[in-house]
Amino acid sequence: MAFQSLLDYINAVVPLTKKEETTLLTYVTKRKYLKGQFILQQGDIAQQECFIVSGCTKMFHSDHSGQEHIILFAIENWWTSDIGSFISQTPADFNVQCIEDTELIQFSYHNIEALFEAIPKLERFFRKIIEKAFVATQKRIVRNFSLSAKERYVIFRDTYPELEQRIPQYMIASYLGITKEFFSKMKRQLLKE
Amino acid sequence: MAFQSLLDYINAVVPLTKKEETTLLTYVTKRKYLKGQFILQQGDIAQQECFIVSGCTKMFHSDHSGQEHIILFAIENWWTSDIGSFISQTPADFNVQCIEDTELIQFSYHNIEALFEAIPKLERFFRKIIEKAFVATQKRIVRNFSLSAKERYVIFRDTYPELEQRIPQYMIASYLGITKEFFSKMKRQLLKE
DNA sequence: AAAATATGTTAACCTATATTAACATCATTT
DNA sequence: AAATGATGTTAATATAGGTTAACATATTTT
Repeated sequence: MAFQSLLDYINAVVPLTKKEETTLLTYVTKRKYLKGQFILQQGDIAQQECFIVSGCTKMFHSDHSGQEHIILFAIENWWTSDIGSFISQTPADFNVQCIEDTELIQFSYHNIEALFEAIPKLERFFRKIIEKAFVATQKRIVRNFSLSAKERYVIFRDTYPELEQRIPQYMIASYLGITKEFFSKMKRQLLKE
Repeated sequence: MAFQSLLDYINAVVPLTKKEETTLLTYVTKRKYLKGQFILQQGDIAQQECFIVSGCTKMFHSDHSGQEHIILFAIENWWTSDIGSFISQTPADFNVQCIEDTELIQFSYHNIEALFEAIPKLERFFRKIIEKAFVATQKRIVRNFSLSAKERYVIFRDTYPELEQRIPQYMIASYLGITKEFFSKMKRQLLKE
């Protein structure tokens, strides 16, 4: 069942007892969204952190001229949320929208402190997954500074081969920080090489 | 004394008992570096996470053509380290170098697990500071995508007015992801407006 | 199956920022 | 105080990537 993938994921980082597993499940909820639906909208306050059981989402910022900038995709066994909004309960900078029908498990702000009281080792679990996410974003900043769009694309393709199959190219362009037109031109150049 | 700034900083997030404070101090070490010295070099494995008591550091990546890309400055009451290298004990992507004489307090990889056993609430402390750092880097990625260099500079200046006084401009240019020459041109344009 | 919508390509032209190189100024060392 | 090194400026030229607009091809919806 759907909760098993979450338990497997957590157990790989901090092993839980059966009792803790049962307790944990009383704190979370399962939810399904359809392709196109928003899990979070910019300006709203994030009430949930989401673990994705199946499907695919994008997190993006809409700038003053209406352009979308994708900063994160998430598929099975990944997490998504505007963490800044969640932890300080302030308006979100980001939208989270489903690009496939998506099933996910939600951790809610209203009871996450109680969950940490109930299962203190989850504090360590969340520390570790945030550490990994932080390292990934820091590396992305450097790559955006030091590499060309073409080099960043090759790294993206090699790092997330599954994603390239599931996601429209104009979204990959947005994730790379370039326009879809330039992305198209770039790929043609790559083929010629 | 120097350790007090660390204790104050931690107590603001997770209040410690006197006993815990004493315990904590047996796990950390104070160290001084001179301007120009490296706290960590790219390729080495980070053994420490550092809390800065006084002074100023830059963390940067040297790319294949030898160019420096600064991804973080740190002054009093900030943290610095290559977290990716520290948590997985792999070669660092970043250098950390002092741009002023710097005094700092080090948390070592070899005893940080023991420290978490001794004072479990530090797990929460580190989770919270990493969360904040993560949010900051994610916002930086969006700004790099959606704003011009001029807009990013104005935000930098407004967010860290102390930093602009202490740090040479060519390093601020590097932090913004532009060349020092373009930074110079940009500032002249800003004055004219 | 036609219409509508979403996705992808191409090409002409444009702009923000990089590169190179020369020079200016300031701080530190001898 | 001269010399050295670190920092900052200017200007000419170059380029990665953006913009606009038209068209092409899938994929859904009716």
